[in-house]
Formats: sequence, structure tokens, C-alpha cells
Amino acid sequence: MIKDDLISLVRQATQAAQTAGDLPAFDLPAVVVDHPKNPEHGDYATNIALQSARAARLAPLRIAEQIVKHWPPADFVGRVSVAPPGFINIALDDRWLAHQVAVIQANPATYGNSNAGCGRKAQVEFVSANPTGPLTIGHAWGAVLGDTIANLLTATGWDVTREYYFNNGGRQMRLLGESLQVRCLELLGDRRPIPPDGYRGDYLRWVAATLYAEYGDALAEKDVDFFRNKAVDAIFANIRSTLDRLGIRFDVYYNELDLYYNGKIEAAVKALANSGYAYEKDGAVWLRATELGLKQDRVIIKSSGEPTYRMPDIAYHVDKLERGFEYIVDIFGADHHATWPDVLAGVRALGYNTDGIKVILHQFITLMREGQEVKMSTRRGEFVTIDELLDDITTEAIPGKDVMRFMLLTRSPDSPMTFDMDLAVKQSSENPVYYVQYGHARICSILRKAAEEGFTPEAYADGDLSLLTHPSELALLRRMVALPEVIATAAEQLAPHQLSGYATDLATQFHLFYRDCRVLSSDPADRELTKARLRLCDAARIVLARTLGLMGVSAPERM
RNA sequence: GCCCCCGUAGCUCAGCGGACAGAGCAGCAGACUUCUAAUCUGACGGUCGCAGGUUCGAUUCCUGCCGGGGGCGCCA
Repeated sequence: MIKDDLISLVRQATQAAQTAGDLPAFDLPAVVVDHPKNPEHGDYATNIALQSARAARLAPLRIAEQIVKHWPPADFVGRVSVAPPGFINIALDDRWLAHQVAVIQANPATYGNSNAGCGRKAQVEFVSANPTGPLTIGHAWGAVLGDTIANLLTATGWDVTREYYFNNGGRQMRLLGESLQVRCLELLGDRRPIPPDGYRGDYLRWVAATLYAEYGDALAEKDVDFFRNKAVDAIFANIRSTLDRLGIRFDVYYNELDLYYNGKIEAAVKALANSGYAYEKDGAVWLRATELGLKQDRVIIKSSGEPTYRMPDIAYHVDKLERGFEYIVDIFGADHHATWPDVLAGVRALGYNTDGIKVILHQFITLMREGQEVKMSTRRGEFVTIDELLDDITTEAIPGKDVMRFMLLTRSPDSPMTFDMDLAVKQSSENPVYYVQYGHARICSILRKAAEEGFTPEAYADGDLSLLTHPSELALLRRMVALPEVIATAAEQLAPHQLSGYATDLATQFHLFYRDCRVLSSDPADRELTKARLRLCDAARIVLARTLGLMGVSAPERM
């Protein structure tokens, strides 16, 4: 990667200057290379001279000058210069930049990928909603974050498993079954109230109608288990279909109940008891979380003998580790912030290292409709489903998931977001996602037109890239070659929202190139330049499509 | 009371300790006989919540305060 190469060049240059006696001996601090905000300062900059000033007992400018003087040659580096108060600015070489088109064209499916993961096993757990109702806007963010993080990890060399953890037993589920039973009996003319804390959403009416069509009056004889199972089946079918619309497919659906059946919870309880990290008090079993660095101890087995939610969660994470996942990413809503430290503490108490487990908490989405905040509750049946929203923002040309995914990937998960439905629907034609997709469609249009005029991919394959010297061509190339770094950083920081900003920048640079540089020309004198620019267009298309692909957003060829 | 997140342009939000703080939308003024105007150009718009501290240098790190959201169960 460019940045890493530059860091090593800075080190080499500094050592060379020291060996030559142009700089005194001093310990080099960690070299930081980043992008200056002002493009006039070049593509990269390092503050190494400023940081070293004290240790070297020299003015930063003097240090910078000596480092530049001893800068080793490198094909990708153009101008290296010093700027007050002591920055070293580095520009990429124009010829090298132009040549990257060939590199990109040679690797259309993998350009930008790296191998930080070295094929090791990673797991991303997300959505994990219990099947009590349809997926709502509240689930959308975690869904998109998880899937995109999984894409990023795959692109950086991890062997990724997408996993959905759920529980279809327990009190919640019994209430669900009872609620469906009430809806079914309603259809038979037997009116009863929905139990307190039951599920009042209309979706159970639809399930009831389906069941009535199949079973008719026989429904009167069925027990709660029957209704619970039917409700779970129907709701899961709905959830899967919603996920499918979002472009999300899980590798594993993991049922919490299995942890009871296969004895893993019991085993974890025993192990905790033996570890000394569990003790009895008030008839319950407590986890000695305070011994593990937390504020208070927590109940893991209630006095009724039932485990609390922490127990299966602990056993589940142990199971993840035992399945060989070296990197585990959990995506939760902000309401889980107080719970996961307990769970990880339990895992540690069992002797496992939890360093490989990362938790991403996203804030909540406040939904606004007609200027009013919509308070959502699955139990009360008050919510806006992902399906409904997708229906609203889908157009003839573009599926709603593109808008939703892109939108949710423009914000940091840390930032609470308000989602104005009226605005989302109304402004959908001015949504940034269309800006990026339009850039892709525009390129495809040029390439189509070119082919009609005889410039097929084969015909322009030998285009001379050294002809790409226009400032707008170079600006576009600069954004394109940043993809490997963007992917690496977004993956490492588990910050998929960085992709949307990059995609927008890239599209902007293409639109500016399009404005400034005519690609197709009927003048035979322009033939070679046209071929070079077609190669550039093709490479830009590849990079744009890869970026959109990582976000799970489609790259349309026409709009 | 304690814990987590947020407070940046009218609105929604980017911004990895650096060099004059950015984008989109809204609003204003312009550009289609030319490869897609879902585009482009220009102007406008900001005491980066407040106050201290660390640093050569702070929107960024630390502390306190003020606002907003979410948590602090033998619910999940």
C-alpha cells in the first residue's frame, strides 16, 4: 500500500541523512503519513520533522530539508517538498498514476483488496432479531452495517461467516403464540383479548388468515405451541424475504435453544462454578464480574433455576471461539451497551481471550413522519417496516435497497440519526446514491457509444496511458488509486460509512473529467488519446463498481 | 446518582493531533445544436455547545459544565 511504502521511505531518508551526518542521531518517532486537506500540498504529507524537532534539537524546517535531500528514489513518488512550519509534502508521480489504469483493468474483480486477514476465519453477527415481528427501520442500520463490514473483511482477506442469532423459545415466544391464537379464534367468531404484553400488530392477522385458509375450524383445537411455531415460521419467512430485498444473505442462523439441547449452557455453568468466578447468593448464581474489572456482579442463574440471558450469550460466544473464529464482530443497537461487557467478562472467566471480539454499537434511528416522531414498539404493533420503506423509495430504475443502504452508510454508527420519511421519499431523486450511480451509468454509456463507433475493448486495449496528462485525468486517477487504502482503513476501523464518502468523491472526479475531457472524437488525430481515455473510463467504471459493490449498492449501466 | 453516544453552515451529516473547517439538501445566480443536465459553474452560509487543561499545534486528546439520545433487572 502506498502509505506503508511512504512510511518506509521516510525512515530510509532519515537514516540516510543521519548516516551522512546531515542530521544528528535521534530516535525516530512513529512515522505518520496522511493526506493534506489542501490538494496544493500534494497527495501525502508527513509531520515527521515537527515531531522530531525536540529530540533532534533542530528547527523542523531544517530537519525536513535534510530528509528530502536524502529521499530515496521510488517510481510512484513525484515531487517531494518542504513547507513551513516543517511538513514534508509528497506528490504521486504522474506517469505512475496513469499506469495504474493497466493494473486496475487487469484486476477488475479484486482491485483494492488486500490480505490482512490471511484467510483466517472471521464472523460477523448482526440483525439477530427474534422472530416476533417484521424487521423494522430499527433493524435496518445494523443489517446494512453488518453486511457491509462482512464485505470489507472479505475484501481484506478474511474468511467471513455471516451469522444471525435468534431465540424462538421462552416467554416472548409463548406470548407470540398466544397472540396468534387470539387472532385465529377471532376468525372463528370467538373474540378474546390479546394477552397483556402480547403482540398487537396487524401482521398476526395476516398469518391468522393464512392459517384459517389451511386449517379452517380445526384451529379451535390447536394448542399454543402450534400457534407459536406457525407464527415463527411465518415471521421468519417474512424476515428472510426482507433481508433478501436488502441484498443480505446469512451463512448461519443460530438458534439459542440449541445451546440448551447440546449442553453447552450447562457446561458453561459448570465451568464457571469451577472457575471460582461464580457464587451463590439469595438463591441465585452470580458472576463475579467485579473480579473481571466490571462495576458490579451479575446474576447468571435466577433463583428459579433458569439462566438469565447472559448465560446463553456467554455460551454462544464461547462456541464462536471454539468454532475457530479469530475475529468476531458483533453489531448491536446502543441499548446493548451495558450488557456486552458482562458477557465478555463471562467468556474471559472461562479462560478465553476476548481480544478478537469487537462490538459495534449503533445509535438509534428516530423516525419522523409528517413532522411527527414515530414511536416504535413491536408489541404494540406500532412500527414502520423495512419492506414498507423499501416500497416507498423504490423507483422503476433503482431498487429501494440502494437508497437505503447508501443512506445508512453515510453516517457514523455513533451518530444518532433522524430519518425523515417524507424527505427520503420526496428527495429520492436527489439522493447522493443517484449521483454516484449516475456516474457509473454515464461511463457505461460512453463505453457503449465507443463500441458502436468501433472502439471495442479489444480495439482500445493498447491505448497509450502516458497520454493521460490532463489535470482532470490525473485528479480522477488520484481518487481511483486511493481505493486500496479506503478499503483497508474502513475494514480495519470497522467503519463502512467511509465508503460512501469515497464513492461520492470518486463520482465527482469522474463528472469533472467528463466536463473537461472529451473522450470520443471523430477526428483521426485524436484516435490515440481517445483510446487512452477509454481505458481510463473503463478503469474508473471498475473502481466505482467495486466501491458500490462493497456497499451492496447496484451499479446500473443505464439510468 | 452512575455508564455509553452525540452537540460542526438554515437542515441532515463527514472530518485518522496538524497547514485557510468540508459534502449533500434547501435558498440565490448561471451553463444543454456537443460522449446521459440524475451533470457542471459561481456566490452566500461557521465564535466547530461553553469553560479550562495537555501540546510546537486541539473541531480532534483530558477534565468540568450545559443541552439531546440510550442504558444502568433474578426482561432479552
